Amino acid sequence: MEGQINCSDCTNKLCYIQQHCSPNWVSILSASKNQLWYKKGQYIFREGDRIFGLYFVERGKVKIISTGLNNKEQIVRLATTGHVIGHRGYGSETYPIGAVALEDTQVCFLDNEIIYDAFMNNPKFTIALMMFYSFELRKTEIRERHLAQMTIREKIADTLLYLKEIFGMNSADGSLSATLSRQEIADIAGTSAEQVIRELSDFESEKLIAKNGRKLLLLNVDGLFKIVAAHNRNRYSAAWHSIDSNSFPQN
Amino acid sequence: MEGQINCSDCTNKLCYIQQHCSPNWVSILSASKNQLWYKKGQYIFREGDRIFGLYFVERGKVKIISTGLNNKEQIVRLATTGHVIGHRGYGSETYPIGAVALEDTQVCFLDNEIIYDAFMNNPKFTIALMMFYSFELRKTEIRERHLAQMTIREKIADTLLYLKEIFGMNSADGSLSATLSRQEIADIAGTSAEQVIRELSDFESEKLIAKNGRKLLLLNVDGLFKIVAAHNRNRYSAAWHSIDSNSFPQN
DNA sequence: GTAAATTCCTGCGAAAACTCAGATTCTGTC
DNA sequence: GACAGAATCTGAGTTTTCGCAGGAATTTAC
Repeated sequence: MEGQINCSDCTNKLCYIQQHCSPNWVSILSASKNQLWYKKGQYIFREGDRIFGLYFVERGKVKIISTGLNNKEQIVRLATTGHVIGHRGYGSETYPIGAVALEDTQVCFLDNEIIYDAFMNNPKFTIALMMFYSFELRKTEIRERHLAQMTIREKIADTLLYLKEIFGMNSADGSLSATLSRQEIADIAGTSAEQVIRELSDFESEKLIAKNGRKLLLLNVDGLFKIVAAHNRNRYSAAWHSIDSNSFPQN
Repeated sequence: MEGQINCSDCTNKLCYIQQHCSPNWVSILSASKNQLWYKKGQYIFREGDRIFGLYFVERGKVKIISTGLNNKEQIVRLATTGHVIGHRGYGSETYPIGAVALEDTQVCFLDNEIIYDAFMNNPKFTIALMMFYSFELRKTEIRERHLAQMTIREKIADTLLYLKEIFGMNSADGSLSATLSRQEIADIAGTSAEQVIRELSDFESEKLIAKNGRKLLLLNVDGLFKIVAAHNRNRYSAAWHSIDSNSFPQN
């Protein structure tokens, strides 16, 4: 089941390796990489693990978590096809965060040594990775303000929009592609599951969303935007929630 | 007053350019850079400004802010000597954040074009920048959890420790090197100035700190650590609040 | 398809945090 | 050193958010 696909046969066109490494280095990394499959709920890495390399998400959905008091999880970031999780470590550094598959997920792992050689020989690859982290940093800084300043209602509306932007929704019925538990939505919004449930019920009675079991349908995306709009004057853009590698500089 | 110092005469040994570019490129960048001075309170760049390049902090203290509803500021990050603020932009991208000098500050500016050429020709420089952003991202992710899960008391204790780690304190009397207003402390902790004042009074009566006008003295750093320790089991380290460029890989 | 387990939902009392108003202290300037 | 303006401090009422408990619905396992 876990045959290693060669990069030349890979269908993921968002992969930084494919996009920014020389053909020669694509071959080298293709031979060096370790393709891994994770089932829903499995850890890709845990807080405290030694860092051995980088993970490139080829397919699937991942939550990046930081665990606090009483094992309360905070989901600090979501990742999907084309994203990078983990980071090159140094010394005996360990991950301060963990990564868990939200559905069946495939990643390519490259260890510290080979990735360092790839960086040294493929400047555009390194630049692309640098801009990825820089971009994620800016997004996280905006989220930092949102967590500090938004009301619960606003945080939950913001979370639904975040889920739509990163994982997408079915344009026919408006159903979100990712189905998270109420607790997981709370772990993104920074509140409790009860508050999420209450607010989702309010949104439903306001015809902003509909519930189909655990699955959520966004009936009125503009209405959700209006709830958070005052916090994003002049600068809110879907770009803050999505990756568009084609926007990266190619000059 | 604003004579351009040559990089070869610069005393900032934490500068990524000095550390990771070839001698030839240090000369090129030295000639291309624009040294800028900012007085306390001045903007280095504002939210909405076009992005023209990168700023390297040579000396001073800087707050990175994100402005929300009713112009309420969130300080998302603090920076000092050796840090990079801003980031390479693409297209007509604008800053979603602003940077303000907390005291008289000197920065070196390099525009997008020259920095791109430097990246293409100095792989170690690019890697160092990539790791800087990656490291800042991890720190911001931890802060994200803290903002979501800590009580006001804990957030304020955490903020005092953050100020100590990033800007330092006088080891003789324990006074923090940076003097921020109560409102600015609130803008870091994610609360109101009143709550900060109340909590600082509590800390004072508990002999954890002393107040000397606006200046704060940390009398019992361990005591402050104990307040936040439960949120940082197994992994809290001063490293999360400071930059040590010597830890970056040199191999 | 049925049962067990988990997740979801609702109400309510308690706790935490917020905001306003007014008094006091500090800071910078002349 | 005195003054004006700004920042800090304190109290009190209000609002928001939390967290438990119990019941309903949904999902999972067999």
